[in-house]
Amino acid sequence: MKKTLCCDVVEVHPQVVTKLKETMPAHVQYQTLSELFKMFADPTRLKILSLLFQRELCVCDIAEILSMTHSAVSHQLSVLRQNRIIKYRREGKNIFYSLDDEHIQMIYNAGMEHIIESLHADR
Amino acid sequence: MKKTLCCDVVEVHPQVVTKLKETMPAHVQYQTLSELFKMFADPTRLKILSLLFQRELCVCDIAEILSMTHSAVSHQLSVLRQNRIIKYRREGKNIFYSLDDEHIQMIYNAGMEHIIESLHADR
DNA sequence: ATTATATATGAACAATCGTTCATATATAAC
DNA sequence: GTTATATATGAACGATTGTTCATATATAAT
Repeated sequence: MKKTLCCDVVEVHPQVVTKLKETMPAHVQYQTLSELFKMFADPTRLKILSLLFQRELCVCDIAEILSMTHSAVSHQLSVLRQNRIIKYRREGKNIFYSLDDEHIQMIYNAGMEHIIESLHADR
Repeated sequence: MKKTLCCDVVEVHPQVVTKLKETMPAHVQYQTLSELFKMFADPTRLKILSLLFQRELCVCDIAEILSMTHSAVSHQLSVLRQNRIIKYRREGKNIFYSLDDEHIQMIYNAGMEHIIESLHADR
């Protein structure tokens, strides 16, 4: 059994290509998944998430801690909210943000483990 | 004990803000982590990774399966390679790509679980 | 009512990203 | 050597993204 599907059209193994093509999830699923990971692909949003892992916070707490404008923080929270990463509750003038579900921290941790291990491997 | 750091400067709890600021990892760590997640933030790269979970493959196999140009695939492989997501070995004319370490599939799976569970929650 | 505070949002901008096209390199076969 | 095949790479392009500025909404206090 050949290990490659190979590159010259004449020698392609059509059944292997076909099988891999057929067993692939639909494009929309990759699209959805990429949009989820996009939420983690920005240092500011990662900082916000890592704060929310510890406690619920309102916009201006986060702005103060990260030394950012309220507007910039609010925009990022809006993006995270629209992608169901975080949820919020209003309490008078304040709106408190917190994580929407526990998968978020799992994804974050899996990524963090990878970069920590990479650092060690570098030496 | 108040639940919020609050928003009016006069009422801020400086010690909580200071504590959260101090316990935060350095910016460069969030930068590195965001660059890792950026690799997963594109549907084409996710497709390529999901193929490499199953077997090592060369450029034109992937191009054939995904119905993409060799160039487009090669560029994405180059990005993944430079970010140590995948490795390669040459065998004659062909270059075979495979995953560099097992964390990659963990991150992918954690993300996939999230979107699958989200779908169920939608009903 | 008015004023102040907390947050949200729209528009504009520079920066980054993914793809395409054209070209270059590297191995294999002749 | 030449030719063919597999892959890589540089430049250019349009698309997307994150931030900033200005403005709007919503609640609370007066």
